[in-house]
Order: sequence, then C-alpha cells, then structure tokens
Amino acid sequence: MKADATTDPELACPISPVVDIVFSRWTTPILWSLHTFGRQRFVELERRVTGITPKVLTQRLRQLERDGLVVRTYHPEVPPRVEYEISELGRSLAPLFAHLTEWATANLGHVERAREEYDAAGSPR
Amino acid sequence: MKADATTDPELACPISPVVDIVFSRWTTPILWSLHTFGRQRFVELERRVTGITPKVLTQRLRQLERDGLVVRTYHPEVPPRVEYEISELGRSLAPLFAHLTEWATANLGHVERAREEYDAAGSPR
DNA sequence: CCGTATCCAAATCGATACTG
DNA sequence: CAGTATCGATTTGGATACGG
Repeated sequence: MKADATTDPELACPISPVVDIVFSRWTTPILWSLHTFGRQRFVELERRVTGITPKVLTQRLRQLERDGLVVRTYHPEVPPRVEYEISELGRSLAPLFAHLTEWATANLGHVERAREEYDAAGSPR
Repeated sequence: MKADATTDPELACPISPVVDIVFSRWTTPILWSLHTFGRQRFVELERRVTGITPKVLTQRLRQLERDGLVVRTYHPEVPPRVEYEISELGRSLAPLFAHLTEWATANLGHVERAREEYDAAGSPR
C-alpha cells in the first residue's frame, strides 16, 4: 500500500505524492513512449520499453490506468487487440517533462563531474 | 549499481537519468527540508524527515553529496558537528519543484477521482 | 553528536511457463 | 495477442546496538 501525505508524516513534503504517481519505476519510459509514439498495443510497448517483462508492464499499465494517466481500450476481436494511449491528464505532464529534460541537458554534466570528483577524493578524511 | 541511458536501452527515455538522481527514495523530502529550512545538522534532518532511520538518511545524504546536490560540512569540534546544505546545483532544481507542486495542486484531485472511479468499477467485464 | 555494523523482513524484479 | 501464475533471486528498508 502507498502512504499519503496527510496520514504519513514522512511525506511532509508537498511533492512526494506526485513523485509516487509520476516517477515510480518504469512509469517514465512508458509515458514517454506513449507520448512520443502515440497509441500503442501491448507488444509494441513491450518492445519499446526495453527490458521490461510482460508481468511488470501489466502492473505498471494498470497503475497508470488507475491513476487516470493512461487509457486502455479493449477491442474484442480474434485475436484480441488492446491499445494504450496517454490521457488528457497524462498529457498535462508534458511541460513538466520538458522542464525536466531541460534541467537534464543543462546539469547532468555537472552531476557527472561532481561524481568524478567525489570518487577521485577516495575515502579521505 | 545504476544503469545509464547510453548503455542501457531500457532507459531510452531522456528523463530517466534525472529521475534516478532527483526522485529516488527519500531524496525529495530531504532536498525539500534543506531547501525550506536551510542548513541543518544531521539530527535536525532526522527529525524533520519523519520515519527515516539514521542508516538510510546517511545513505541518501552520501548519494546527494556525491551527485553534487548537497554540501556536507564537517566541523571537528567536541562533540563533532556536521552541517548539510543544498548546493548551487541543488538549488537549480527549485523551479522544477515549484512546477511539480503546481501540477500537484491542479491535478492531484483528478488522480484521486480517477482512482475512485477505477476502484468503483470493480473487476467488471 | 554523527554516524556505522549487523541482521532480518519485506517489497520488487526477473525468468519462465502457460491460458483465453 | 495479451496477458496471468508461479517461483526464486535481488534489492531495499527497518530495528537495534554500538563506536569515535
């Protein structure tokens, strides 16, 4: 079960709830794939989100669907066809993701260099 | 060990690397506390970030220090005194966090309602 | 005060196999 | 195709106790 900011003091940080929803494992690659390549079937996502297993993909898709970020459409054909697409609500994350990408472009190098320095310092006193 | 976008295709999503750095467990409450209440000592953080154990707090602080988001200052006194503060780089996340908070304010309710609907639908066919 | 060490519980993941 | 079931491996976290 997930904690929530109002009941759990450990999350007395206004953004923790969002983080749980938007940045839990595998969600960003999935949302990004849906956002970038549009509506997709299960196998397409499976191929695109490299390394994910069908089990985990299902779990994450269900969670995203439950949170209203993704819409699942089932076509009762033979063979069955299911399509996933980003919802309106999911699309509203786009500027946020863009912002994140900007920060990455500008600062990921700094993080890299900070790590090198830190590691180079060894375990000094 | 952490994967990285250039070596690991599963992260062929431009924002995954940032997520690993900025949104891994406990980091947002810690950064938020440092950002909001300023420079703090270990115990203050321990109290503020409710529920965290010293072990985990140390782990996360080391990681943040290594990534250059937090600065640790050791004062060799008796008793020893250590202070943590957000770095320049860490501060550069502020607009991003603000953006996140905005999204939360505007849309967290939608997520809540989506969940209720989803759960209300039960496991229907 | 500021951590570290140790041990154990729990959550998550991954691999594999199988169904409607 | 679109998943589910099962199981074991791995990672992560918490509790506790102790040290410089």
